[in-house]
Amino acid sequence: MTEVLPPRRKRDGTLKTSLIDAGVDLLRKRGADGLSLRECAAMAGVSHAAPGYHFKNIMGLSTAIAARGYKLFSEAMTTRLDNAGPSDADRLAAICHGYMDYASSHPELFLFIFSGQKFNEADDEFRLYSAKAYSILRETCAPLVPENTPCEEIEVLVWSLVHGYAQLSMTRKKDNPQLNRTWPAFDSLLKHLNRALFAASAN
Amino acid sequence: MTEVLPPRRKRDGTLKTSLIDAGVDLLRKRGADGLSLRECAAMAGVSHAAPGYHFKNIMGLSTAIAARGYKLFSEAMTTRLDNAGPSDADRLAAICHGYMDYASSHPELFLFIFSGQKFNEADDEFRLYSAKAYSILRETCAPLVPENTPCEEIEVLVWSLVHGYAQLSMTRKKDNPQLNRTWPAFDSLLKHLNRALFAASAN
DNA sequence: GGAACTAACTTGACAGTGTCAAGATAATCA
DNA sequence: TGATTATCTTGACACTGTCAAGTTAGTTCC
Repeated sequence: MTEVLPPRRKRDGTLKTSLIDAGVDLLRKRGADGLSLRECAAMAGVSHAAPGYHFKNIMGLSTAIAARGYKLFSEAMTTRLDNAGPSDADRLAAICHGYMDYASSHPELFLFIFSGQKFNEADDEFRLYSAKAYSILRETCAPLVPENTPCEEIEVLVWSLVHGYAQLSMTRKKDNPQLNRTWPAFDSLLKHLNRALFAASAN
Repeated sequence: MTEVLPPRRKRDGTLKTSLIDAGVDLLRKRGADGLSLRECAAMAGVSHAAPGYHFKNIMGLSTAIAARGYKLFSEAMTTRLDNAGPSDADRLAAICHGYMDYASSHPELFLFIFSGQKFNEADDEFRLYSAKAYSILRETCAPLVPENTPCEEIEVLVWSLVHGYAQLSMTRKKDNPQLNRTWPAFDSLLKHLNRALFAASAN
């Protein structure tokens, strides 16, 4: 007589987080184009339209995932900074290594936030965490900026190198299999970066 | 009596190209997640399933678009190289500028090929053109490699810097609006790269 | 020129998708 | 306990990629 109903999710306020978790899972399994609102809903054990309540549309979910991506990104750099030596070079190396930590432990998020997907740039969390990441870079680079040089020049130099390296590391299997044998470690690039930076200050 | 039939596309062997054109258009208008087989078909004036004949599935179309992306990429570098001075530094600057030319004149393709989308890496054209791009880099960097240094170290240094700069230039509006005023030109980064490289050879 | 053959499509169907409106239910508070 | 509100469900719609089957155009052969 008493039917066995499908188990219902408790309304404990954790659905939003569960949906983001599910989205990250999907990105990891299927790549940057593998996100699906309905599948996230199913993974979180709710009906197909439930995500629409928390995220207005799929861009809303994407933006929330990207915000988490930036958050973890900042945390990876902060963790390294907290354990770094006091010198400017140590701290520069720390954020670079944090960058690489993030890219290798969360490749799906790293690729996603730089995928060219459209996000809702008005979203508060998204703006907060993406700005945070850049401010860590800015503060770490500040002592390295030579006189009469705009700080952006050094920031973008460092950012470009580490970002480019991380992205190419991740896509090199596709582009150029022959490189896999001999792919250089980031430290070998850092050596060149240090030469450029610390020679500059003696200019 | 004689009905007016909808205009039929001539079977002139150009559909495949038209579909790729349409796909590039869509990417430009809608971003990296805006591709649609059916819409490409409509834009090319054929039925919804016609693309399936030329490209087995949507990954087939994506791969063809990416192959064109790499082709244009190589051509942009070659064009600059053809007009470059004879010195190693001139040629290095030339491929960097070619890289930037490509990123700014085809942002949709640039972002697409590095978007983390899955492509069919067994595809002949895709492999041909992506390998070509890397071989241009390799040849241009070869004279800059110091003794006792693996060539990949210099290649990846250059590649990372220019790629990172191009990608960040493209997404900076999203991440960091405050930077727009003072975004440095690539030449200012190139100055630092040159210092690192040409100091290295005197090591 | 006509028949046979093949490449290049069209048509139709199906399961999946995002999004919206409307209804149902759970939690909270008076 | 009853009313209210936040949270979710149900159902519908137009759209998507993919496949099987049918059709048409172009070519080849006699």
